[in-house]
Amino acid sequence: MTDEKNRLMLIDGHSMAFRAFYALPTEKFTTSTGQATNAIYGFLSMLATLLHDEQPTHVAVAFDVGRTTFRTEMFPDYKAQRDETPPEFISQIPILKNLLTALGITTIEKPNYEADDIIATLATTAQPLGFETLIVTGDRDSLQLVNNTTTVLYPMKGVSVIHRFTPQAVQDKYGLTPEQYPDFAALRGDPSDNLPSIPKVGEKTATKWIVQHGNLTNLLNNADTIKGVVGTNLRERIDQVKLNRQLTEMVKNLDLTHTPPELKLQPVNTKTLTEDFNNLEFGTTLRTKILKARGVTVDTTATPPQTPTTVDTIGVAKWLKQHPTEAMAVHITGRGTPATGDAESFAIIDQNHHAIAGNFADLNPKDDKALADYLQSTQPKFLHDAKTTYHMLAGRGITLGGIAHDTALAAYLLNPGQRTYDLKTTYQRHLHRTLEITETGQLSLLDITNTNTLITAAAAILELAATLPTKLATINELELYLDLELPLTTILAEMEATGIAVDIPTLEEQLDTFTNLVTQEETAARTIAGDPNLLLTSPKQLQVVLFETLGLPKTKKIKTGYSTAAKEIETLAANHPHEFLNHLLAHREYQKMKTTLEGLIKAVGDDGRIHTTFQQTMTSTGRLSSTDPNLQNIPIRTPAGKKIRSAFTVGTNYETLLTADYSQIEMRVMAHLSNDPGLITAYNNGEDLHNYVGAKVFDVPPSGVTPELRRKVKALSYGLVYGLSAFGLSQQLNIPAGEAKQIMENYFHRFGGVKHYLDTVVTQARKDGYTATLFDRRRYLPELTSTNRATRENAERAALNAPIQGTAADIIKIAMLRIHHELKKTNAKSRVLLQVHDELVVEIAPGELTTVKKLIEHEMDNAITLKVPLEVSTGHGPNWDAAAH
DNA sequence: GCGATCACGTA
DNA sequence: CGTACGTGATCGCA
Repeated sequence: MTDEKNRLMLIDGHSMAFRAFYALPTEKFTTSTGQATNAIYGFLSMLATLLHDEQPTHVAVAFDVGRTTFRTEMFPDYKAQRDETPPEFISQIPILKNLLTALGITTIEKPNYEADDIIATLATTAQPLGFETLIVTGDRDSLQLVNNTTTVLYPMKGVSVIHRFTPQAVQDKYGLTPEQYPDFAALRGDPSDNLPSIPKVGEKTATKWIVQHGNLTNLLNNADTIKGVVGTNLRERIDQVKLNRQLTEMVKNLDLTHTPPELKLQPVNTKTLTEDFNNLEFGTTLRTKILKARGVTVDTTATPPQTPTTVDTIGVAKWLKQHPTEAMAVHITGRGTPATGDAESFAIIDQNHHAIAGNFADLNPKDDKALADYLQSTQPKFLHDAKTTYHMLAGRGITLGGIAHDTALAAYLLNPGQRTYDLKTTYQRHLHRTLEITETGQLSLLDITNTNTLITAAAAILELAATLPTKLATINELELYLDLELPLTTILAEMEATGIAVDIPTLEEQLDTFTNLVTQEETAARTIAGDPNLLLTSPKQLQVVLFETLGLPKTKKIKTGYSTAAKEIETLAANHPHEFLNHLLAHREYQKMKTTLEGLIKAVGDDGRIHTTFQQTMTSTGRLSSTDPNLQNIPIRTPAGKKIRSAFTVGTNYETLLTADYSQIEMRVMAHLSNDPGLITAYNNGEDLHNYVGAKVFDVPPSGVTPELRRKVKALSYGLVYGLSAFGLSQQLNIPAGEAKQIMENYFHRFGGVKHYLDTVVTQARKDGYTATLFDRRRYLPELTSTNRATRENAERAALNAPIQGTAADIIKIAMLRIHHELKKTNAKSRVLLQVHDELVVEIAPGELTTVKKLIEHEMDNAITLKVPLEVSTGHGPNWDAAAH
């Protein structure tokens, strides 16, 4: 074919992207940093189909610029009924434009005009040049452009079904010629453009009139001949109809940056395209589809082929001898539980993608020894979840050393708040390829491809270790990763492996006590309720008893009816005393203690110690969490709770337990971050913070701050760190909303720095999309721009709290590193066992109490220099309760 | 067997 | 209508 016709495709970018935006759910098309991508995805998907089906030689995508055009100047109501464009949509347009450029497609826009006018101009100028033109738009006004060489492609259902409007198709659908269409539209009016219509004149009448008179001008000239009410209505609105007609007419003679021949498709920039697609976290499907539509066979230079892995078959010892210093990726499988771990198989891959793999059980003594020596050595290793690996190897008597990278930790820092950081998910998320292994990177022993799987996992770690730290560096988190989280992981592994001693007889004796109390309360409650099978642990059954059988007044409404939470029951008991309520509350407390004790007893290891697991990649703020069992929520407030704590004891060969905790660390961080002179002065003068604040807020001398006032101030100060509202404060303190509001206003008046800080932190986070701690730990909060009020306000409170809670978490982590370092340096045998957010529990070796106490206080105090001092209080005793202070 | 919901312990 | 967690019980669903 020598004289193939030039085919020009003109796309209304705004209208098509907008349709895609509503056709695909934003929730499913959002990147991990909160960028919505549904409009981009839908648009490109449609574009790929169009390019493939229509094979245009020239393409332009026209965009609107803002909402004001010459039409809005002529008629201010034009499109004025439309809601504000959602920000999640707007943010996608610049990205889409860049992608189109990378695809070799021209984008055009012109201030004061709509995309339609650009399209009309290009279509009109293209015709005499011999182009066949295809117009893709969701705006039917473009039907006026249809002729023998111009076709409008109109999306019918979302963007998936396209209707072709040729002159005949327009005639069939509307009974009008394309030239008549704008006349008809002006007569009918257009609710989507906010153009007024004529009463009693709908599509039927408008079509009839235009067909009868041929066009609008003739109709209006003969308006007098129209009979009846419709005729009067028309004559009364001739000016509006004329204005409508002006507005629906498209501008066909704009001065544009491009002529039709200049819209020729340009070469695709696959490199940019691939990068953009990766940033948008799109899979390869769409990329392949659109590249194919553009006639590009997927360019392998853009996505470098993965270096092929060579599996070496020489002995492990020999292989390791050939790799004496090189940093390599290590993947170990097995059971990663603290103190009871076991390693089954291993894979190691070097920088040239030479690898070995095998089962520990199959190694001969020489290889076994060489492997153990390597794993213990300081030779740099890249791992994914090093702490779990540490426990696996500990089961074989190996102390993992040389942790140079932990790709799970790196992925966590890049975006905390993800559901999981397992290898397969992390690999897909950051490298946009699917890793052909099971979720955990393990396969059953029966699997014949076991070796391949192991090596695939190791190769994935190698690749991630080359990528993630670079990404961390660009957001200034490399230091946090290398100097804080990475060294901390070994310390946590040691803490977990050590565990904390418990006195089982004490636990069991208490369990016995609480079991009896639970039974006692249960029996009493069932008798009163008159139901011998009543389950006091079932909120559903409780609702029946409380609000139906006993006819007590309804409490706060929740999803499934009315709340039976302790707080509600207590209020109820105060206003409507009833024996049942007392038994219920008692049952709740004892039951909680009972299940806590049961969990603890189950968790005691053969060594008489409990080995929790500290999750280092779980929280969105940077705190640790504790599981199996959770030792960060052991009761303390009630006498019964204290009894449980007393069962955590000092272990054999150790002298005592020491607890050290930061006093009001979050308030101090708030004082620092907000730079509030009042708070800073109070702390620097060593004042009692709540007394000081109370005196200012209630305008009384410090001596006049009653315990009651102090209670209120304390609730307020802590509440502020959590984004408390006046309403919330009134609920909390059980005071009128007006009084709570007044208290908050007084506070903000006296502590203006705090108010300013709280305001700016949210504004900044909305702008940046994330919050950051003093150590640049980020938390992304895409919901800050949500149009749903509850969602948005939740995110705002999280944004207030994250820098404060997160900085406090950073500080205690720093202290833990320094303490560990100092204990090692001084050859102390004492060891840190637990971290409970602002508290450390330390097991003190004989004779070390004085020195270690001093060491700990010093390192915690001096972990960081803020504008206010950090204060640490310590206590010691034979068990966790006695060590409290 | 699993997820959602409620409840409740900690900082 | 106050942040961050983990665990256990029940209940409705598959």
